[in-house]
Amino acid sequence: MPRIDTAQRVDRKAAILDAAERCFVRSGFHGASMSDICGEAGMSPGNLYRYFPSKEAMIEGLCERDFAEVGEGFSTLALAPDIWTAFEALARFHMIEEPRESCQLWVEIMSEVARNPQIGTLRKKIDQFIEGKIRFALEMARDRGQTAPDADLEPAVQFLITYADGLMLRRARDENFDPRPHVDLMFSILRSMLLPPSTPAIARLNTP
Amino acid sequence: MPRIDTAQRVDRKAAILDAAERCFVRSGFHGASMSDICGEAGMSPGNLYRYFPSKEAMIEGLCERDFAEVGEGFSTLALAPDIWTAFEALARFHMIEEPRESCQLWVEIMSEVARNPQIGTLRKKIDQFIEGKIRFALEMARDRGQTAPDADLEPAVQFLITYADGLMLRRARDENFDPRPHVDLMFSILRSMLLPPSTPAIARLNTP
DNA sequence: CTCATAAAAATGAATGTTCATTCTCTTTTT
DNA sequence: AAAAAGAGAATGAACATTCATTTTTATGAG
Repeated sequence: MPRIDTAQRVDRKAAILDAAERCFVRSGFHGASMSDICGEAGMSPGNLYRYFPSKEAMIEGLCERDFAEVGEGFSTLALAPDIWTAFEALARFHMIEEPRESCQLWVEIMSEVARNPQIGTLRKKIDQFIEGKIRFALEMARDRGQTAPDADLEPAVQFLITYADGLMLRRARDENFDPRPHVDLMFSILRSMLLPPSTPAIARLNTP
Repeated sequence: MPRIDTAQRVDRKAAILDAAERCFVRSGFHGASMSDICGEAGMSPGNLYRYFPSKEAMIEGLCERDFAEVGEGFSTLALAPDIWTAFEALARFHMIEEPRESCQLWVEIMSEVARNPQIGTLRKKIDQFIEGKIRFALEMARDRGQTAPDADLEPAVQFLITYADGLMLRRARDENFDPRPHVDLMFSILRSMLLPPSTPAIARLNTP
């Protein structure tokens, strides 16, 4: 008499979310049909509904997962020995290594945030979490002498958040957008904000 | 025997787009139904279809109008006597005076861009247009001695585009986001990129 | 001025399709 | 053999669009 295999169930849910993610990127949350998702997941609707009670629940599950993945990268940021290196690695990961589809999903989620209060609440939490982690990381950097001692951190925090969002939006909408020089520019500007004025100014941007 | 009044027809179409815009911001392009739009426009479906042949056409019409409005602001940028003032006015207009709903619509459009080739083509055009106008405005500023003579313009162009997109995305997703200090920060950074190093560095950001 | 008239504007019910979800049944697993 | 996994047809609501019909409006003949 078989009992439910929890681990296998979690894997299956993840695979369904993967399939749903592909559909949502292709057609949007409201443009993709459950039938599309069933096809992509190789699964009948009857069976899919054993894992998620509704389409809404799938969207929320996907947002939750996406937020958790993003949050994870920031959680250990301040612990790294060299914060600049850790920061750059994190930015490179999110903006360059991750496929463009991640950015498209991000923008899709952001446009859903105002419509779905459930997702809105999740968004608020992750935004505050990330902002706090960035602020803490910069404070650590300053305490360790890795920035100018009197560096004003708050503008740098806000700059990073805004600029990263801008890069996500640009990459999502333009298939030819190469994020690499733009990440370099982001850190050039960040350095000019945080390092003593003696250090060389904004580096050049290699525009294609 | 009445003939068609073209001007009145254009007004009517604009009013329909206004109503549609409200619905699309509220529910998204694919979440809003034609019935919603008819209700918002105070118009029966049969009549609405005399002005737009399909929902798709309405979405395209709305994008086209939005792009045209944005483009208009940039078209005369380089002609202004003081480019810094003109730039700041334009940024304040788009980021502060315009309601948050504009930002939400912008994000909605950006997430539609990859799905609808028609809109994708429009997006490419307006992006290139804006980028060209910003570049030209900065060149004019440099020629007039309003920037450092050896200022590297390209990073500044890219910074402005990315940062403005970031502000749009943040304002769209967060109802409590106050764009004003962030626009100030944007121009502080821009000045630090374009003015000689003698001029005072990044201004403080008033965070609430 | 007025009224007949035909074009244009507008209506709202009808249509056919698509969609999310459910239900019944079969297959697999232990 | 019983519980879980899975399939796929069925259901009812919602949707974009169309159609038959009525109302409004501008015009020019009387």
